[in-house]
Amino acid sequence: MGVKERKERDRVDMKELILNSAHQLFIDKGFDEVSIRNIAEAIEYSPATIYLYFKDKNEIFHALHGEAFIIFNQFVAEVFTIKDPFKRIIALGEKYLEFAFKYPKYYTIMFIAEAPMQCDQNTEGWIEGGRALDGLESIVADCIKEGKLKKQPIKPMAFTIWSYMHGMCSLALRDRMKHYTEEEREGMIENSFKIFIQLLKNK
Amino acid sequence: MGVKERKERDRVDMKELILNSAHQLFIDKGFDEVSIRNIAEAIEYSPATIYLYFKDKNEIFHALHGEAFIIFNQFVAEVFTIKDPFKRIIALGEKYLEFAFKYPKYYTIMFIAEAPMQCDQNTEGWIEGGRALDGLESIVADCIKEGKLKKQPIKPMAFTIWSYMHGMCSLALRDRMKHYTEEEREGMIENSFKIFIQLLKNK
DNA sequence: TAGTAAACTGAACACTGTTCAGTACTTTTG
DNA sequence: CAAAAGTACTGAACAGTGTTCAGTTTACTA
Repeated sequence: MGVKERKERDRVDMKELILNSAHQLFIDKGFDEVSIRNIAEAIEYSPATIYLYFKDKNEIFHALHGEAFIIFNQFVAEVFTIKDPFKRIIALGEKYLEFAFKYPKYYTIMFIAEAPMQCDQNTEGWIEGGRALDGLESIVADCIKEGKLKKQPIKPMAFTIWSYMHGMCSLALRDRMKHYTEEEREGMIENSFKIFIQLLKNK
Repeated sequence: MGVKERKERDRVDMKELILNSAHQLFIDKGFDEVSIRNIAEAIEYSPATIYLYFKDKNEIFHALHGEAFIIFNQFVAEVFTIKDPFKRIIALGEKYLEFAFKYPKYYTIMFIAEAPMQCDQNTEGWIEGGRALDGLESIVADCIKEGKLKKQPIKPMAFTIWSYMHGMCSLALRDRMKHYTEEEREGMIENSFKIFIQLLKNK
């Protein structure tokens, strides 16, 4: 009598179907531009059905938000094999930039999009988000331990680096670099990144 | 025969009336949450009338965007009287932070909100935006001149500082600091800012 | 097979930005 | 001064949004 079990499986499958569809649409349109009706149409169900599996559009947002963090962590995973912690932090920065411009929609939902952020903090996605920050902090700690970075409290130091990286990415993604000429804009992020690395270096 | 002149004045007045109303609503609700109908209702005109004075909601966005930059420049103006350029840059950073948290809706429209940014780049607001960046770059130039900052290309250096400041503000305003505990969050920005100043200092 | 429970949907509600035909008022002209 | 022309304004509509719910269809149980 595995009916209940199968029903549960069906429910999970349906959630996944909805999420996959949302995911797909979201990648080329962006969250705000994807409607519940779009998703419903794509999976050939009525819009009302979506609401049997997700409380509201926000719950879908949070699911995609979590997904994005999982993808992000996979994307940057390789840098953690680098021995030298300072090289590791540079590589993480480069990967961060690469991710932001390769997956702008994901980046947006992770760090820019406005949405009720208060939600169950025990979801896989949320934990994965914490993991990303932990990763950065661990590298910072290693750098300080090896004297590559000036001794500083780890969390604010990591936050400083994150803020800088995020600042660049979000200014670029939200098109706030129009004051620079085309040529200036070209190398601006690259040049700035080099400067920031120099600032970080414990001279 | 000042009819044409009066009509022109009336037109400007009406634009201002709409903008003032939009401004007001916008400050406590935020741009996306203010509808054309809201604005129309506030000034006791039909929604269609708004479209006789503004092409679309985006044109109103850009008007407010410009307004915000004017307010911003007034807000930070006093720091430019500070003699020592390094103190000046610290003061500008502090003012920037203060502005972001005092006028979050303005900050959002200036730097975070998604909206077609391509528009007439000769509007007062746009010029005012450039002025803000010029101000930062002039301070950076002064710092380098006096050896307070390591010799670096000015524009990328200024962009680095801006990115960092904006990163913090936007992470905070968009509620992406939930991974920190309440206590951590309290002093995070302040502590980070101190660290960043230390990083900047030409040792 | 009848009855119950779960899954699903059509239609509606209250919104949104935007357009346009038509009305009301103002100015110019004969 | 009256008619014509021009301007200012609006009601109603269109196509879309997130969301809800009564009612139907389908699946499972007794």
